Amino acid sequence: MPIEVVLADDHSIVRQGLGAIISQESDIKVVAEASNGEEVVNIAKKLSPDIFIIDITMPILNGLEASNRIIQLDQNNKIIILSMHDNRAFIEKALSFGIKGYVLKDSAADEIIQAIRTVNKGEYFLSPKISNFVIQDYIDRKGKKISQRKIVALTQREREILQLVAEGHTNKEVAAHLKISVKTALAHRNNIMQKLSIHRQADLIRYALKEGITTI
Amino acid sequence: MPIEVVLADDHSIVRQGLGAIISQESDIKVVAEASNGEEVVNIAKKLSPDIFIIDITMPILNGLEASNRIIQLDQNNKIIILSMHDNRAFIEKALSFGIKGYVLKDSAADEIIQAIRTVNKGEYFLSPKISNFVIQDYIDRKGKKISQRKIVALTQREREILQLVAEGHTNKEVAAHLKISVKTALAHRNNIMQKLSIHRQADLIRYALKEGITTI
DNA sequence: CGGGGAATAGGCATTTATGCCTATTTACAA
DNA sequence: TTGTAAATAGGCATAAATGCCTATTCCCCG
Repeated sequence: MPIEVVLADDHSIVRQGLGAIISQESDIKVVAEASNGEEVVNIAKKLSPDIFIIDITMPILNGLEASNRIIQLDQNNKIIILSMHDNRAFIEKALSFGIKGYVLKDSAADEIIQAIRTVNKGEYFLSPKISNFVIQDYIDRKGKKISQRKIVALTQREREILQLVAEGHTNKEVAAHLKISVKTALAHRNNIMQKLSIHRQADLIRYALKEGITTI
Repeated sequence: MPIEVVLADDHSIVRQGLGAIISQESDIKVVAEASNGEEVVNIAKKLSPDIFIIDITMPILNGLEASNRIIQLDQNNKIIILSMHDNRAFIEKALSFGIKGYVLKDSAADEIIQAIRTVNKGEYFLSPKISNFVIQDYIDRKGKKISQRKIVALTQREREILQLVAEGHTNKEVAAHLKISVKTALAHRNNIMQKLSIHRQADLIRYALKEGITTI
């Protein structure tokens, strides 16, 4: 019997395109589709497909949150994330949630097929571009067991400041809004930039948007 | 003989998915693919397909810019824009460029097929959601013929500068890249900001991202 | 032919941002 | 309890951005 998959992507054309790619394989079958995170969670409550293929950027409930809930419903649910970004934080989060596959949208179509078959066997599948740095990360950890690689993690306050900055506020405004000194706002901002190795406002904004800290 | 189409989308999976959808139609054939704006313009210089299907958000040269150049190469080139956004400014710009079709990514797959066939016949095709407000706009114009609504339109050069700025380049770098004086780059930038009533870099970047002038 | 937009370039003043420092308080963990 | 991170705040110097001007050249449209 074929591998049953559920597709979740907010863009119908992308969904149907994926469906068309998958339909060319006789051993894989699309049993349901969803156009947002909530929908796919509801599907997970009713059906038990072999694989969920979930786009990361979706309205109502994003792909990662939806995946988290689906895995909480049943630890055995297998999810492949489809993403535009080879974003480290996303991938770390996805893996920590128990997601089994992470495929970049700019990879070849047969990669998603390969991902489905691999994850269905209970193994992990990451797009090569990603697996490279996951492996590199592993090597780095082994290499320097003392100086614990600093995971780029912003504090709550830093994310708050970053959001305001990315929304177009000056340091002065951020300070006023949070009722702190401009120097403090600046200090936070500098810490953020140092942590992220970012040196320009433009990149800061792009980072915030990429990370979903704020939206356009 | 089949309708020859060229696909341009930076995400390989999306491109192949579209290809799969199109391949199911016997009267349509994909003759070339491109993964960025520059590529599709180069294809346009060599081939003469019936239709170009171009995603709006692409690196190097975005879909609208690429479309503009392709139409400048030959007024008879027919382009269908694929877009995530039902953004008014986008659509106005697209139509003013001479683009014949505008399909939203969240519409059904057969809509793109329909669009291909319609545009190939020399007619316009817009996703229903869009055509609705284009018609509404027409009605509105009829209503108040005096207060000509000012269309915010950036020039070719301005969009070029904006894209570089939004990609995180300083004015100095933009100037160096375009081999113009820093003062010129600044002048363009100031013009852009004035046209858009934008007063901050952050908002400039957000605007560029929103408009698909550059991507995250 | 004349007017106007677009692209080019510059001056000058002010505000913001960036980089590199120090320092205190609080709170939580080793 | 000792130290480490987070949040607070400041000084000082340089770089970049913003605002408000002028001016020239080119090219297209009426």
